[in-house]
Amino acid sequence: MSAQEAEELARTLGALADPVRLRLFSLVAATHEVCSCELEAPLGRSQPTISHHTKVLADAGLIVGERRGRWTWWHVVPERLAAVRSALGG
Amino acid sequence: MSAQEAEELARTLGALADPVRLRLFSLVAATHEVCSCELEAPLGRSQPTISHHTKVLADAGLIVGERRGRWTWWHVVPERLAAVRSALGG
DNA sequence: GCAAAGCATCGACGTATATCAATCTATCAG
DNA sequence: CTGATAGATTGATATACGTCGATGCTTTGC
Repeated sequence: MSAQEAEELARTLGALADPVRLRLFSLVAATHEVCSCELEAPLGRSQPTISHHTKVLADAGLIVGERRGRWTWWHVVPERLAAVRSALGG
Repeated sequence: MSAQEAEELARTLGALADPVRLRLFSLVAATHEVCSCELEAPLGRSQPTISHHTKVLADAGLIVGERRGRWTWWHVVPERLAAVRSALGG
């Protein structure tokens, strides 16, 4: 594995290597589409913290946010998660 | 996903979310058995740093070290990696 | 236009992590 | 026993990260 490949994969895994982000991702995956405002309560984190975590996951390509009016609706990118699993030895 | 499950999975993913550890793991997996002294050169890190990273991966259950004489021989735990991939695909 | 709602950004704070030099422990060769 | 080697541990340092309060931006509703 090249240093560049490792750097890239490590960044993606790092996006998932946080308990709050794992549960956030799980919530988005379970409901297929959620707005940020619905994530604060179940995760017990402030609005800026939720915004931070959604950004990290989005930058990693694991979720995508669609802006509709005042709300941002999040949904998962299953191909991206599959790519991570594949890179881990699939 | 429960907070406890997320904490556990995050810790394991965190062990893999580092470029040096990913390449280290890749080297161990490729050669089936490697001693620590053979890892410093290809990874370009000092001996204490290599020792630190092998410990992190071992604590996560991803590799196992067997002490034979002066050398510690490392090999991967494929079931552990499979469990991680499974947890990501559930 | 104005106020409220949803979300992003900034600044700050505490903690965790990656790294190395120095040191310690254990093992082997002579 | 002595010197050398493999590896672990400690201490120090720089950087990254999670978190929140305060603030800014954009859209909605009146």
